[in-house]
Amino acid sequence: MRRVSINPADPRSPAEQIADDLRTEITSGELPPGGRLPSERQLADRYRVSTTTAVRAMERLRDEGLIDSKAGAGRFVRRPRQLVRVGSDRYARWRRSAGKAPFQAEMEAAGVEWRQEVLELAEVPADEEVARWLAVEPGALVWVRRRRTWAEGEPTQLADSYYRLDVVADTTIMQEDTGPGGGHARLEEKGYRIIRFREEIRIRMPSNQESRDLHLAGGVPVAELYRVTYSTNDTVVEFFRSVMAGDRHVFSYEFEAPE
Amino acid sequence: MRRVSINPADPRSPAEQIADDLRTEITSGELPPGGRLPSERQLADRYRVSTTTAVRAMERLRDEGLIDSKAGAGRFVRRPRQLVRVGSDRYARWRRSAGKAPFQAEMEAAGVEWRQEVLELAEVPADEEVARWLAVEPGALVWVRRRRTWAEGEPTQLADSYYRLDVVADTTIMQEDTGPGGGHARLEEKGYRIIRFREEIRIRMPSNQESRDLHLAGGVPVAELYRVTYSTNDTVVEFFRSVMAGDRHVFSYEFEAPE
DNA sequence: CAGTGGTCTAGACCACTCA
DNA sequence: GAGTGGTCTAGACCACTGT
Repeated sequence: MRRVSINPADPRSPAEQIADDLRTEITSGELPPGGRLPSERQLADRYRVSTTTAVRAMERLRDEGLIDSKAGAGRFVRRPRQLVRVGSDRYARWRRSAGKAPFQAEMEAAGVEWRQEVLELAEVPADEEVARWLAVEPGALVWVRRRRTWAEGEPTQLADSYYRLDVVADTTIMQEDTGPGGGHARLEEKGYRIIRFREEIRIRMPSNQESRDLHLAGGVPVAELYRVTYSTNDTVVEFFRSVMAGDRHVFSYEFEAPE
Repeated sequence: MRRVSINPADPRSPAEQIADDLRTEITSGELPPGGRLPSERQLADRYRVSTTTAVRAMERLRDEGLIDSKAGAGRFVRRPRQLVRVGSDRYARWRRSAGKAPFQAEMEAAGVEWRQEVLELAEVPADEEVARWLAVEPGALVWVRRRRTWAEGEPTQLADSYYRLDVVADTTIMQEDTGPGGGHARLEEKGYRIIRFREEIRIRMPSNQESRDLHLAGGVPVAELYRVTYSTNDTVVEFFRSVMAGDRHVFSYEFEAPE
């Protein structure tokens, strides 16, 4: 057994020293992606610290997103994630007329195997935020499509679309399959010309529920994306709210230099 | 001393039960922002668990961004953060001609007290990424402006701008103060008409160094923003790389529906 | 100076994995 | 069945805070 010593003169705490050592091994490639780290007991032994301290060192790396743990099996260097690019041309009308919904277009352009799981289709009372954007009274009934999208067999996004009831009446937006081009195409067929989008992104750590639903590893943040879809006269025809796995997305925007 | 019991039949672990109780007190407002949580010993006493378990419960809340700790003083409910809006019109030419750099314009529009701290102005060898974007050989010397921006007395962003040496020669981009309109205005004066921007956002947890530099509390993610500034003929005149505090920013974009 | 958070010790038990 | 991660106990010492 190789022995290494904690340096008590080092201003870094023992756990931090161990974490730094392991991090170096990982970033240098000495511990390759998928590679297994020493067990808690091995590490505690090697540095002559308690197992608790060894565990705290490795929890640090987990919180940085460098390693994953599998109970009963070990801790492993995380493999770099496949990223889904979320680009600013995803709302292009030509994509819609080609029969693609925004995210579908994105995924297929990147050659990513993709599917959508519809979690809920229902009339629900509007919460504060939904009510404000859809210009209805809080508590008024609105239509919600809740779904989870998957890419390459992994969940990537929890996406909820809200609509005023009169807007989606008699459209396939109330059904599982909205048909080619997605909800936006149906809205345009009904006469709502879509002219503008506004979106906001915030970032934060996930709740426990979100962690489970998105199969997030420890230390992976999420992006909260809000989108408001405007029709003529600034009518809001859709309010979209989604939670996206932070390690599986990159947001990409392109602008002309505006005058 | 109020006593509460852990329920051993509950599938949640003791630490999780305690965290859930405290979370309820916080979100219900019973424990208001700025309010102080029970100390480790008090909490351990109240639930009849070891201090370690009480600490783990509160670490959970810290990692969710709900509480802050101050050694020697206590743990406190975090106050909601002031957000800096990062909007898609920040690169507008009219702002530049009004003498505003992109982020400066953003801050001032929101009435936020703002300043920039220049950390480094130097010739440095280009790393892989910088070289690729600026179309130079890796290792070739490029100009870097490293700075930290502050809003309302708090650091918000670590921002590095990279330029080819010939592009910035004889401009104030090599000095502390770039003058009105910022670096982009100087580039245009030198004849580089700025026509397009491309930016990418990724989200992740901060490194230790970034945590310190941005005064991040536990459990606060960061956004990594890359920006490439194009001049005519798709010449790249600037590569910008920044790390932004996740709890202090909201990204906002507006698009017309492209054809 | 009493109390606090931060970190540590030296174990323990459980549910799980893998050969 | 040996080894593993996850979580826990019942303390301990230190540097720091606020009165």
